[in-house]
Amino acid sequence: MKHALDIAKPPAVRRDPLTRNESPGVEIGLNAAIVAVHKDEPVLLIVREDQDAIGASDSLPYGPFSPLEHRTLEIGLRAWVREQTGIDFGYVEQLYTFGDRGRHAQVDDRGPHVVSIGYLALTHIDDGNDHHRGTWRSWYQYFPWEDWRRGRPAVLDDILLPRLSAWAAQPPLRPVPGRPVRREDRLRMYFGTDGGAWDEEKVLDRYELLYEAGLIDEARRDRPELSVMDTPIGDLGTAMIYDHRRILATAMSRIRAKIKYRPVIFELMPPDFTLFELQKTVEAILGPHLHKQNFRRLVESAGLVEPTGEMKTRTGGRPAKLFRFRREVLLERPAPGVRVKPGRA
Amino acid sequence: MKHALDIAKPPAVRRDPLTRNESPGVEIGLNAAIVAVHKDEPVLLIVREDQDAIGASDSLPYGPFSPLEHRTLEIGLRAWVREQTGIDFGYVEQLYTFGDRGRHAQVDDRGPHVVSIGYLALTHIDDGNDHHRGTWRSWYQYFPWEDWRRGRPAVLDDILLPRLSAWAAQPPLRPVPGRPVRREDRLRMYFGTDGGAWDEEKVLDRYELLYEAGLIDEARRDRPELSVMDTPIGDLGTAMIYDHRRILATAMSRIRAKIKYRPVIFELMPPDFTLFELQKTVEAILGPHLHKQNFRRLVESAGLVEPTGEMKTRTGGRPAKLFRFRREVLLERPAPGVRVKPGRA
DNA sequence: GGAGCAATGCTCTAATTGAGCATTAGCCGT
DNA sequence: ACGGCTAATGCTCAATTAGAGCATTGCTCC
Repeated sequence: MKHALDIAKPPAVRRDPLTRNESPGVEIGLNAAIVAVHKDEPVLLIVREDQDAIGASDSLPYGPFSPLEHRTLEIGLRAWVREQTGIDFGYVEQLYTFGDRGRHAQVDDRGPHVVSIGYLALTHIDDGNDHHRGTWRSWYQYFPWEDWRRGRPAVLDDILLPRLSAWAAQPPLRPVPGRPVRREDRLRMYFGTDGGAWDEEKVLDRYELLYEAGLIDEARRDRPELSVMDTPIGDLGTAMIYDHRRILATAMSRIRAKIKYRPVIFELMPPDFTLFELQKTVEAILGPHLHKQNFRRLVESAGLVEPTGEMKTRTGGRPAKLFRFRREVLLERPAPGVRVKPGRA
Repeated sequence: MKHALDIAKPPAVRRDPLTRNESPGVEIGLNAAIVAVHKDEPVLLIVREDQDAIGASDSLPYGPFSPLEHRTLEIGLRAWVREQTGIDFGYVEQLYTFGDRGRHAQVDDRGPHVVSIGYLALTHIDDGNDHHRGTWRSWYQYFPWEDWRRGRPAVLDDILLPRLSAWAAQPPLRPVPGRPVRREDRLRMYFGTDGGAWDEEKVLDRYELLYEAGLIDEARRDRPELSVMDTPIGDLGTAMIYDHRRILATAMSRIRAKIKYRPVIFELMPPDFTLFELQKTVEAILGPHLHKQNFRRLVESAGLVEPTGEMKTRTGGRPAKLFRFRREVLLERPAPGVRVKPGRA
């Protein structure tokens, strides 16, 4: 296993920036999509800002990373969230680092370039602990086309798909490097047109396609030339500052995928819950498509929960057993999770 | 869905660094784990450096991100790799952004703090295209305990597990915040001790545990106080500079997981291949545990490949049909991949 | 020409998954 | 106190999928 020139003294390798022109430097932004489920609604912790150019004023909690102060990125993130909202969340995971020029509403080149690191945090709202700043809002407010709880959302057929079809019919502005995927095919993959399936995990892909097609307010902010074709578009969700809606889309994709192979759903639950409450929470995240009896069989046989011995009576029907998360499952199985399939109801 | 104080004029939100002490700034390092499979061996593109403090001299291709020059992180990454190795890879995905102080071999506080973004790139080595700088090395050189191709690796029982057990028997140095997981339990989850299963995807978890236990050279570099108990440890793999071995561990975890639900394995294959060659490549990445007939049934029935019509004769046995990747499968199924289970042979 | 070695085709069984039926047990209004 | 309502819960059944193994075929090499 030895290839190429295994040189004793390798050729000098450059590491200094390829051009040296006193760059204005890079700043790292830490951004948290903090998710909870409250009364069967998936909600997100929002901080209000002053309006920016397109009128967007909603933002995730965020702030710059300053390494002297915080030993790790995550510690910095928690500090900013506490500072801005008063919240201490438990579970957190890194999502993605975005560095595209122009997606951070910086059309001019003054000021440092901002690279955004997005995080997903999960928490539970009890009725007691919401003494904090910031507002909980449904995540579907920002992504109405992802809301399939009352069937196929009307905005898809009324607004999005007609416009996307028109966009797909046009050739790309410039040739795409590499192996190009036809616009029609991307529509099919992500929006399920033409016999394709709707995959609830592809939230980010759909958002990026809408951005590219110029249907998202943030795209018009970042590429003002798009505003020329500025016919009113209708309600395509509330815009957010910077690339925060992209981070939220990443968060939604991640949690919808992860629920299926890691027991993260329990981060959103109170300590004790009924199986139906658990199912409602899963459905709030994924969309409603679970067979109740099978869900219960799945969760119980996977050893994810154990009965507390208590019952909950005010269910509206027969009293339900209360369960708690069985943490030991983490030790027993490599990938425990609510293995629901994207199938129907 | 309205909580807390939905203030008309929100309280001022701080965004400036919490302390203002003229930080030395942050630099972003772009690092690429470039993986191929050559003669059934998973290999990695390595660049040699001058030795650092612990004698580590192997590194991934890397360089700083300079936003003025490169519009996106990925463009910057490709430029550095081309510059240092002459390679243009196709597929690439971002892995993770590491920002811990001290893991980048910066015990002193001079110089900028480096935040490393790791990437996984996949490519194929034909016999023609290896006219480049850099060396391909087996990834098992850096992770001998991950090499189960000839059965359970001896280094596990001979060296790692005895030392890890001793470590697990000690209490943690300082209490861990949050919900602590017992060291024994972590060993069980990640190393399959005491009846637990070995999960080939948990490469990063194992590396981090070994690092924490001080068994990895890089840990001794970063925390010199560990070197006190500096009994010779034996071959725990070649060290790398900075946090590059951590990035490689992340890459191995990612590709071992991703192969199962996305057709990324084909990025490692030549255009035409036999099903057994495909199987060998999957096994190079995952470890050998596939039932041949079932593998073939799986791959064919999933529509991942189509016959080219050609045959390959010099197989050592009966001639084999040649196949190619069916790209259309991407349009047909939401998550196509080689859905192999972690089961036995 | 026969042995050796993979490739390939099939079968069988055990698990898992998807759906639906039936029964049970509190709550509520009368 | 009672019947109706709503869920919770227990089971059954068929369809699919996954895990293993047997049998045959068709080149290459001695």
